[in-house]
Amino acid sequence: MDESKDVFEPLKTKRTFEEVSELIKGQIFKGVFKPGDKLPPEAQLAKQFNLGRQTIREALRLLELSGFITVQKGGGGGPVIKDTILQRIGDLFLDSFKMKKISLVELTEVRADIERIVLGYVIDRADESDIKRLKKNVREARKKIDRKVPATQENFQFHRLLAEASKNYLFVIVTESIMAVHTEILSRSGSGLETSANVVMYHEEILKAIIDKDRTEALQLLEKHIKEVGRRLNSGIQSEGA
Amino acid sequence: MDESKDVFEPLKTKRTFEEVSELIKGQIFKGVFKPGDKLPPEAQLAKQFNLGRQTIREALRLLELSGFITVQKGGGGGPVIKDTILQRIGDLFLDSFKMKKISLVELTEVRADIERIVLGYVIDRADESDIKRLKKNVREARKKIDRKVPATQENFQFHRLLAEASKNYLFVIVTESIMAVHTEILSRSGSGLETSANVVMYHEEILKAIIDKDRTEALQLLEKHIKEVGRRLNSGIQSEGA
DNA sequence: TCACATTTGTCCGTATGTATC
DNA sequence: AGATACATACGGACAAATGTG
Repeated sequence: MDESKDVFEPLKTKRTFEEVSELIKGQIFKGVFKPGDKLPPEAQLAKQFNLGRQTIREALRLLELSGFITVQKGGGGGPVIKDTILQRIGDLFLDSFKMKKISLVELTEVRADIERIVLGYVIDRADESDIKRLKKNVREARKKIDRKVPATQENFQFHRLLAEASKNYLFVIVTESIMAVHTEILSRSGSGLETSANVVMYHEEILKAIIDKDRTEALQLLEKHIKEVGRRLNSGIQSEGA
Repeated sequence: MDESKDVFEPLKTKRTFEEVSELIKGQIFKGVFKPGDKLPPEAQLAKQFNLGRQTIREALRLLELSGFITVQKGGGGGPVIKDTILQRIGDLFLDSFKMKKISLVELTEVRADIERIVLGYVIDRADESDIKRLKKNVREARKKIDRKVPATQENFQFHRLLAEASKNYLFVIVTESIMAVHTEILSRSGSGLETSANVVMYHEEILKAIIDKDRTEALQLLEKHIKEVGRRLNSGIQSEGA
């Protein structure tokens, strides 16, 4: 029970494959490996670290699921540095939803709150290239609607673009994560043309208010927009890219 | 090039260990396995699925990193169902910070925005047990300060309790994730007694305003509190559990 | 205290599937 | 079409850790 003389840390707390993962992560943080670079194949890594291939494989699994690499099989394949952290966070949010730790109501509430804040920053900070991307987005969404095709993808994209225009990457992460769950829900319930068209109309008006830097109008539109979407979600009818 | 007759989906898109992971996840979602339950040991799982042990191990790595299980060595050990999704999301945020995808300024900005919203909900929704926990928290923090000990842990806990009192678990996730990064930063820079004492004072006052349901006062205090912390962070001096 | 059973961690060798050239 | 390179997966073995009698 006497721990007063535990001055020595255990030499090996982590498992070997965890240490390997950390080492490679470290090199990525330092910029030694950059996105697009290829890591040596398993066999070679095993030699370099003087470890078995199984250990290397499990280390690669960690890196894969932590969003640092992807793995391709076949000749010329192998582990490649690629940043997929955003998808990973989205996946975990989705798991939280499936575990019923998050409800649709909670999700919608936070989304509304975040959107309000983001919109404020967008009006202050959006530059010309942001506006250009947003314009292009609603233009293409409108085109689809005119051709009687739901613009689901574009309507989600609109909110990603808004988050980016806030110039705070954390908003991109949170927005993307919440939308990962909404996308999953929609993929089950489907989405109608009418709803999609309605959403596009709101996006057009909100963008107009952003360009005019009319904060009051933008927030009012958003409020109405969100309430409408919330009503649709609650009544179990299909909604979309709100 | 003609894909018009590709009516058949490929039978096996995912890797075997991914399918195993999904299957086990499914059982957890369905409630067949609950937190605390023990999964069969690797060897037995290998038999049941009629797969090699290596495949099972990689599936367990996925489950581990997705926050569904923990694994213990030795007799009576093995894979145990345990929800660690929150830590996993926090880890990914930390990685995003280390990859310089998030800056300290961005982090502080979002934290301030979220705290404001949370505080509003807390005043509306906090029940007696929430208040009790918050009171206990500041009481213990004060005790530490009186004993000239920094109350770092308690000061972070205060914000987690606030998020919980908002009755929206998403706020808990986001708050916890942001604090995971802040904790890491503090672990490097250290934290002073003076700063800690100052934070505790603010927490006491904010809690008082919450109990009085004085929204204006609470938000004003929070504003001042956050600004002060932001100043400390920016000037590179140690800060804490803001 | 000590021996034992259990279970993960790690290694090696081998075979198979698959993508690239 | 064939050769090459690589991940994927199998089986057997031993080491290390941990709880139990």
